[in-house]
Formats: sequence, structure tokens, C-alpha cells
Amino acid sequence: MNSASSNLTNNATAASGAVSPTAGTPATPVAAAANAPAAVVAGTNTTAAALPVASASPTFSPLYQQIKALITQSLQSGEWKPGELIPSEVELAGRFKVSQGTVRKAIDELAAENLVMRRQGKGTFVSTHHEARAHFRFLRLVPDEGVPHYPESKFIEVKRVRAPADVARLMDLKSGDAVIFIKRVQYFDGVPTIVEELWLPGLIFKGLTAERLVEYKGPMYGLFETEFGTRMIRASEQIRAVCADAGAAQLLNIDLGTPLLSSERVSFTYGDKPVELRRGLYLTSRHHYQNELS
Amino acid sequence: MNSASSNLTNNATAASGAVSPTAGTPATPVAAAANAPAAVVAGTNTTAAALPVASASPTFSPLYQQIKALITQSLQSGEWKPGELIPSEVELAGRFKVSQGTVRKAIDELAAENLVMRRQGKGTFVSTHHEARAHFRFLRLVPDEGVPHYPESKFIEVKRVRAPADVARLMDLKSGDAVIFIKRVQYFDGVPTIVEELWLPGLIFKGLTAERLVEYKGPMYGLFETEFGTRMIRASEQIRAVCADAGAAQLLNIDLGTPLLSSERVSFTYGDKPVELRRGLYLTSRHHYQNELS
DNA sequence: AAGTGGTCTAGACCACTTT
DNA sequence: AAGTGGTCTAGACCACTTC
Repeated sequence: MNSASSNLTNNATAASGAVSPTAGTPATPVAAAANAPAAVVAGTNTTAAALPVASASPTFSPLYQQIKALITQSLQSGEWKPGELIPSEVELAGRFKVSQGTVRKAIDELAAENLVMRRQGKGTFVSTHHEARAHFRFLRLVPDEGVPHYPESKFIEVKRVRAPADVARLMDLKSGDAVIFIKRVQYFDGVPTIVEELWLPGLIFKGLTAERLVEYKGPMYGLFETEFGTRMIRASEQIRAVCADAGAAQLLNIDLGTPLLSSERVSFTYGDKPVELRRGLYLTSRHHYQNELS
Repeated sequence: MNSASSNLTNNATAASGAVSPTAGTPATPVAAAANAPAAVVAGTNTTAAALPVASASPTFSPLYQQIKALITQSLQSGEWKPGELIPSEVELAGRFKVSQGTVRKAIDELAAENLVMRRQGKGTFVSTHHEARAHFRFLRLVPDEGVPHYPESKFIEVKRVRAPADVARLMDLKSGDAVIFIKRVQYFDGVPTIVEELWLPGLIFKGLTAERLVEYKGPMYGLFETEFGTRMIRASEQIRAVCADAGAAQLLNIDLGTPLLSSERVSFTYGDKPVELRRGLYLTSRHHYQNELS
């Protein structure tokens, strides 16, 4: 509980106690161990001018960034789970002993990064992959005609193996570490279009079986987030054009040598920790990879 | 000049005269022509409660969005050119008769959209394509090894033609409208890697010749922005895998049938107006298309 | 009516750059 | 020293949702 107001360092020395309109309450009782937290320092603007505490700080970080980090920790720890409502700005401001405006700026950035979603009048919610909006952030292959929609999966293989060297390197594991290997084909309107291989850290995804994958309907990232507490928040893709080899040709029911789009994706969770490697081959005769540059 | 404070409608009825700590100055004299601009309405919170002006407004738009639109207009009109310094927040606040905070929020969004760049202590600058940072927003093909860098261009063809139907459709022109057609090959470290065809509206890019393209060193978008006053601000790409045809194979010095990455890009300037169609074939044996999903 | 996020203002001070 | 953007606060009110 109330692990709040721990080690915040306010480098800004805001105009606090000086003008507090209500009674002359100290306003920030705070356990206040070592260094002074938010909104302390109390001093009329004249004397408070050049506090070395603020300027000399070698590791400068705005208050709202510190708040953002604290909120992110709570998201990461699962204190607030995907889809849930997080405390209101007013409550967080009270908890962290900062103004609502500072909390707001922290949440603004989290919302910009798609970690949370604001809804006027209702509150701020933890983002979840169980939502149409989130689906197409990570699924970029869309039909040339008609509306984008989610493909059906057919799993070819699910097994526990030791990570090959290249996989281990990309996922920040040691070569030989246990990983779960998944191979599947995805169908758009019954047409096999994607063949995909995934590697997941065995430690995190212990207990992931073919059955659970088959049972679960919807994007895999939704399953990962609810069943394994691991939420993918960003990914990096490398895309190339290749020729279909025998295996891909058979699974996609195409001629050997058909050009395919190859994508290698590394997905990251909180703290930029890689937690998935995905290698896909996309048939792009009736679909394309859609990308917005801005 | 001072076309400012024209038609802003403040739906927020801010807390103005009510609490102003200093003397009881009206605080916002304002020329106030037709409809009341920012921070007017003056009235203690009790009576000002349900002003029909604010609530009934059918086309609600926050003040900062209106400011943002005004600033965007100035960018579009060339009042402030790429690379130039725009007026300070304080000055814009004065010009538009709003608080600095409101201007700040408007500029925040413009900065997030890469239309302007803020530099602490110096000011806010109009973004330009004559900058390393901007280059790689639109050039996504990077070498598998080594640092990203810009390719060299060799122009194959530059001519004025009538827009084919498909080109006209994508560029929001009429079939048969004059367009400038450019074909070029791009080399990374001397290796031909990209063959690209561009279509540009003839009206806007009148006077664009092969000579000027050859003379100019650097990204074409830089040339477009300085010589033709047209700045690309976003683009939409569709990517596929294809086989090299005879033409591409010859230009890229590869075998017929080699898999190539095909990209079709439509670029937009202010007002989401399409002003470029670009079709490229990328050789991805030593390069890849890099994309960040977030 | 109460609670939430969204907008707007005003003022103070900090960090950075230039003069 | 002066000017710019960056941070922080405090308070008021609006828009929206729920009770």
C-alpha cells in the first residue's frame, strides 16, 4: 500500500506553500525520508530563487516523468490490469502529492504511447488487446478490397525447444534456453495467406499448449495478456521480398517461387524487454501491407 | 497583418475577471468586433453557468484547436517557411488574445505531427526536409549492416505526360490532367537497389526539369519544399512482394524473377491533399524495409 | 448531483541559448 | 540580462457519463 510519495525529487520548486489559499497546513506531511519530495521547500519567491538542490541535480527528470514511471510500474506489476479503470487524476494527484496537472501530463504521454486510454466522463483505462482498435496496430496485412478483418488460425505445430543462436540473440536469451515454438497458417476468407513461426520465452509462457491456442478465439496478444500477464506494447519489423520455398508453397497452396513478403518482428513488453520473435511469410496477391508514414 | 483574433469562439468561458488577483482590471479589453473572442463573457460563476452560446454551439471546437488551425494556415500560406523561426508562444498568445498555455497546447500537437520543431531556449521552427532527422521518416529501406544513409540518384526519364486513369484517381486529379513523370534508379554504395517512378501534379511542379533534379543533391522532398513550396507531411504506403520484370532486372542488374519489394506511396501536403504518387521496387537482398509498430 | 476527463487561464520558476 | 521553451501549481469552468 501507499508506497507512493517515495522518492520524488521536485527540481522545479513550484510556487507552493506561498500562496496556498486554504489554511496554513503544511500541505505535504509526507514520510519524506532523504531528499525533499514534491511541493515542499516553502519559501516566498524571493528567497527560494536559486536552490542548489534543484540545479545541481545531476540526473534531472521532470516530476511528471517520475509520476509516469510510477504509473508504468503499477501497470507492469499488474496492480491495474488490461481493460481496468485506473484511479482518477485527482486521486493519483493526492497519492503522489503533486498537482492534477502534473498527473495529467504523465497520463497524456502514456495515452500517446497507447498504454492507457482516456474516456471523457468515465475515466482512464488500461489498454488491452481485446479491442478492435488494438488489433490493427499489429496486423498490417489488409485485403486489397473490402474491409480489414481478422484471419483464422490453424496451428501446425506447438512445441518446447531450445533456442537456436539467432533466436536467442534477437530475444535477449542465452542460446539453448527453453523457448516455445509455434507454427501456424492464417486464412482470410478461407484462403491461406500467412504462414508464421513464433518463438516465446519458455519461462514466461510456461503452460502454453496447442489446446489453449486452439480454444482461444481472437488475436494471440489477447491470450498472452490475460493468460500470461505479458502485454506487448511495441514491435520492430524488418520486411523483405523472398521466394516461396517448398514448405511455404505447400501450406499456402501456391507455386514454388511465388514472391512472398517476409517479415521478422521482435515484440517488446514493459521496459523494452523482448518477449516474442515472429517470422511470417505473407502472400500479397490479394492483400497488402499497409503503412502510414508521418 | 493582424488578421488575428478574427473569429475565435471560446466555448470554455474561462475564469477571467472573477478572480484576477491584481487590480480589478477588465483584463481583456480586446477590440472585440463581431462575436466575442477569448476570455470574455465576464460574469461570476453563478450566472455564467449555462450560456447558450457555449453549450448550444453545434460545431464545438476547443480554442487551442482553432489556434492550431490558424497556425497551420500560416504554415501552409508560407508566412513562415520551412526552417524558419515562428513567433514565440508569448507573441502568438498576444496576437490571438489567448493565454500562453492555449498556444502551447496548439503547438504541442503541431510538434507531435512533425509540422514544427521546438528547441528549448531558441524557439519553435518550421520543420524542413533539409534535415537528417526528417530524411528517414520517409526512407524506410535501410542496409542490413552498417548505418542508414541516403542513396544516390540516377535519373532515367523526366517528362510531362497526361495522367493515366489509375494515377489520376489516386492523386485526386482528372484523367488526362498534366503530370510530371520521373523515373530513377537509386544506388546504395554504388549498388543499384531501388527503381522508382514518380508522378507529380503538373500544375504545382511546373518547371521541374531533369537538370534541376540532377543539380540538386539530397532528398527530393527537400527540393519540392524549397523550389515549389510544397511540403509533404505524411504518406500512405501499400507494400507487396513481386517478381522482377525485364525492365527492373536490367536496371537493378539482377536476374529476371528475383523477388522485389513493391511499394506504392501517396504523399500528402497540408489539408490532406495528395501531391505525389510514387511506385518503387526495392531489392531486399542486402537491405530491408524497417518499420516500428506502436 | 456527483464524478471523470477536457479546456482555459494566470503566475511562478527552471533550463537553455543568445546577447 | 533578456528571451525562449519546459515544468509545476491552483482554480474555474465545460463536456460527458453515471447514479
